[in-house]
Amino acid sequence: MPDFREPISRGAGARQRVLQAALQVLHDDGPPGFTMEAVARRAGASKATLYRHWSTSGALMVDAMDATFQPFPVPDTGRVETDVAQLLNAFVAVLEHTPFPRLLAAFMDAAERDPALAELHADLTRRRREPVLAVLTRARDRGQLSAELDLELVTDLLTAPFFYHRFVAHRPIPPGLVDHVIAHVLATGHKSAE
Amino acid sequence: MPDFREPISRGAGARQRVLQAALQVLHDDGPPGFTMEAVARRAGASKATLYRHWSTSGALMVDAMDATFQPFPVPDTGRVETDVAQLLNAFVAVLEHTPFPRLLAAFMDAAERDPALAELHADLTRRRREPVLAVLTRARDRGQLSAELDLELVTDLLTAPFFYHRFVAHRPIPPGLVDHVIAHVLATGHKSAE
DNA sequence: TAACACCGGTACGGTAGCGTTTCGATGGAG
DNA sequence: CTCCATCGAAACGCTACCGTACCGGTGTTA
Repeated sequence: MPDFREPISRGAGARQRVLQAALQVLHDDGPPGFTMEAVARRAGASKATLYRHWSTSGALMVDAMDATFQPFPVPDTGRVETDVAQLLNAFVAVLEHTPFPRLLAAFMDAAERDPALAELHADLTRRRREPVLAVLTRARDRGQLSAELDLELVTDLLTAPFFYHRFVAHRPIPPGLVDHVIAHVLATGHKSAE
Repeated sequence: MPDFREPISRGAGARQRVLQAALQVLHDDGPPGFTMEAVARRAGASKATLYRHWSTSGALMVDAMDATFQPFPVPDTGRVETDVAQLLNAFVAVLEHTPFPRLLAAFMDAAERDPALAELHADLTRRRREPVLAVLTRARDRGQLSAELDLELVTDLLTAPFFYHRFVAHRPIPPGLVDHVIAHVLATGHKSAE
């Protein structure tokens, strides 16, 4: 019985190399430099190979960005503040010491003009929020947070400032920001503080 | 006595037209389409004219974005919440019903790769924050907010979620978000609530 | 080992932007 | 009215990317 799925070994090898190269090009040269030629060159691949897998550079960008996602493990230290701090500190580290933010900036712009990219970006963001939401939900179930809290809103308030500092204010993230944000945002919802 | 400043009438006319066209091109086509040729075409100007004023497309983008800034008037209704709500609602309207966000997305990406653009962006953001900061400072001086509050942090928490929803989560801004954010963020600092 | 799907390399004509130059028109200043 | 800086238009050679096509080599599979 024939296997109609795409072969794994050979095809996937080139495919992975191309996706990796696509991320590098997007990081180094941004949307203006993101061309099929440039990606093929960087990947040591043929343009024909690229067009075999992706009909447009936009489709390639979607697949490349989709491959970047890696979930943070959900911590459980017993205190909500500590759990959230751990997640946010990890995220700040990614924002400051990895190529991810430059990639994300290019992607945010591209998503403004391509609905497919916007949809993928929305999905990636939803997945990125999950660990924070999980920590908050667990805390609420344990009675550590008020049941009336809108956890989605709290997640917004906890994470948004770091995007804001990095991409909008274009300033380095102050050392104490994580703790200050947590202190202010979680001050309201604490069961013990009511 | 000769006037060594640039003449106003003729020179400034073309200059303004070019800046306007630059914004349109950046909005419609994004960074990849932002070329000297495209801007000149849209402005009905000659490439020579563009190169006379701006040596690179990056320099042109800086001037064009700088021309977009228009400060919000500082409201004074008597209540902090109402003042902030007025500013945030105006901002949400800009995010949802003007070409500004698409422009900003392109600019955020470009700023990742050009320090001059990053510096300008930081400055524009600082100016955009000022009305909110002014409202909060006045409220504190009037004794309506706790003196211990970090007003910069509060401004972050108040404004960041809207950028986040628009550019990161890529979702429409929920109708009640302005009020919910204000309620949660200003709940802590209220003098009357302490 | 033989067949085959996939791959990298190369070349193609076509299009577009680059940065510069030249020219004639135009409109404001003295 | 005259002068002259500025402007729009056009053309220049150059480079880069587009999308497609064909080739010979190579690893996988039967």
